Amino acid sequence: MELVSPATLAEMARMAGASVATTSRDFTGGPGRPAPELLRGLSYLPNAAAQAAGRGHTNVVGLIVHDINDPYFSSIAAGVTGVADEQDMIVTLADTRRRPEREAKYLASLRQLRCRAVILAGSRSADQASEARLRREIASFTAGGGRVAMISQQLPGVDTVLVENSTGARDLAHSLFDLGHRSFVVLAGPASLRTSRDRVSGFRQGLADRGLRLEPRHVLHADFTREGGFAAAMHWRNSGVKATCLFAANDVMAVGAMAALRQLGLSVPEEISIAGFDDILPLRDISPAVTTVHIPLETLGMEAMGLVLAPECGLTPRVRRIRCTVRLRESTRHVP
Amino acid sequence: MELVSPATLAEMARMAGASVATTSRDFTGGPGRPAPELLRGLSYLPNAAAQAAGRGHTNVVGLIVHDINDPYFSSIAAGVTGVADEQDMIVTLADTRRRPEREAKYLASLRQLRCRAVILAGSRSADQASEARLRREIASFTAGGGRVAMISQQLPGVDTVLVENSTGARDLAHSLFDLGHRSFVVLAGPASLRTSRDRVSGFRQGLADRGLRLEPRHVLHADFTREGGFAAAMHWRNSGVKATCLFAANDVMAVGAMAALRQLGLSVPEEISIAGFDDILPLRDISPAVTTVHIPLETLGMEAMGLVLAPECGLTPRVRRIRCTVRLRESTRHVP
DNA sequence: CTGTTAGCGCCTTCAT
DNA sequence: ATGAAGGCGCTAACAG
Repeated sequence: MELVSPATLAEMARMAGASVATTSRDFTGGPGRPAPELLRGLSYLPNAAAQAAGRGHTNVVGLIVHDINDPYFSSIAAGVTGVADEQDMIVTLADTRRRPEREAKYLASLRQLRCRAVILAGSRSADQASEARLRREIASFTAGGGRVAMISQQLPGVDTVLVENSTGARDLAHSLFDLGHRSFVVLAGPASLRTSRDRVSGFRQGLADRGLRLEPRHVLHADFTREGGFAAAMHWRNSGVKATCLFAANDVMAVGAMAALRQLGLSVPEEISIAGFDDILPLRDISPAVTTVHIPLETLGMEAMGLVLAPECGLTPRVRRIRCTVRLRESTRHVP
Repeated sequence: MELVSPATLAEMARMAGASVATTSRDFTGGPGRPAPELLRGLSYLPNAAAQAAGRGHTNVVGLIVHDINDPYFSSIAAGVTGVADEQDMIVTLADTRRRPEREAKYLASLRQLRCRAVILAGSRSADQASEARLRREIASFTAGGGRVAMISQQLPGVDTVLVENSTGARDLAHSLFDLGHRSFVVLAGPASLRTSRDRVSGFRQGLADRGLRLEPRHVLHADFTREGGFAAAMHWRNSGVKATCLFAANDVMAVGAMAALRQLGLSVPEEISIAGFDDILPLRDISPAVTTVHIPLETLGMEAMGLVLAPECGLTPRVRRIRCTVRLRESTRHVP
């Protein structure tokens, strides 16, 4: 029989011949308290739940995403877990499967866990009811001492990592104009998603800067997914609207659209140009290379962790602005 | 002022004019115990940490992956979170960044959390030291009443979702042979990774079935990543070894290899064929379409949840075998 | 079906 | 620096 490791602090205290208090102290090991040899040996781990009960807080941070299988979110998750690891924090992952109403539900679960913080990634929908419920949940959460940060969209009074979608889309419009494009169709996400709206309006503004007007019938709405992009491209083709360049409001839509174009026998960029937004990781293996607006996705997650880990700063919610930069690539090289 | 919701059970009991025990009971709501109207109103949430302290167990399940940004793992994660949601469980995500030694560390964190179960996804490395430590951690974890399941690789005595890598690779070899290919180069992962080894040996067996021998110099080892695939393809080109078809031990390597081939000016499948393994989601947008061996990745995660959620079954570890099916696509159409 | 009591395992004042 | 004692919020075994 080997020396079995104690399961509780009390056991360990008995072994060490000291009180639980002392044992707790030099196990926790404050400043100037080298952990005694005795304890170093055995692989005792304090019960995190009990610690939480005692202390009143945990080292858990929650991450809520729309779809962990979407590279946009998995990159953000990578950023979050990276920082969490450095800070010895634990990440709890919740995947809403793009159902906004789940967000509030998960937030409640995380509140129940007494998470130190929650990060909400992904565009908010403009649905009144679920937004109201979400805001109530956030209020309850912060009332309980938890921190909340949003990624991408902004909610009044909440710390935010704000992606400059509008500016990025505007810059993209300028670049595409400079390449010679004059007629565009936008494959937009759901009209209710802020992110999509900001990108469309930024793009519209960019065109306006060059004296071009984006007609309403040149904006097609669909899901913010590959399937949405596919459907929107098909819809465009059937609509008979003319364009030399399609702008998809995100990369997964752009990729879906390209699949549709290929199926329709339209070659990119010879017959039609296409651009996306996000610069998701798998984009680098799509050919032809897709013009997009780069967002440092992992950084988004890291910055969000920075916000929720930083000490409170009173009542002014902090906003970290993240620049987006246009990446011109092959998919928009020619003007047909 | 609104009626503020109570933060503790005791507060709520006082409001309800009942004892904490009763309040706890009809809040928890056993069978035949409709939650009283009184409680339904306020948005009280029991403190999960305290519940865990009281009950001695949590409803948290840990998921350890190599790289959440890799579509192989993000699909598994999607499967896990999907089931967790149905079962009202919480998922804690740990990302080792492909450093095997982190696995044991995270397992310790999760043990400290007193997770009900842990799922280890991804191939085990054959490194003696870290494997030993991992097995000790697993032993401690199960000794504490926790369940453990592995995905993909097998560890003696641990429940496993076993991917039939060897059989899949063998079938692939047969299919490629039937297409007319006679000379192959395998872009393998690290020699230490079981998954890669199984796929290579299965492929070798498949060729042997047809009377072909896979020479050692036709097997090139590299990282199990896109960069690894890229490097291996470059290495192959420089080696001067002849082949009509490359078999990459997983899809991300295949995709990296395709990038290398493109850079080298070799067209697929006209000049060289290529096949991968996994059928990761983004593969559908790679062109030419990549021949691969399909694994139901989300199912892997769901099955793993099934194993750890199912009641114990004594000492025999369960093994769920997952079939792989060959998907012939454009990238292997021609024999150059 | 209630309420009382005793834990769960840890942390943290408070004296010593 | 150490030990004793109280508390964290909840659950569960025990009586009534």
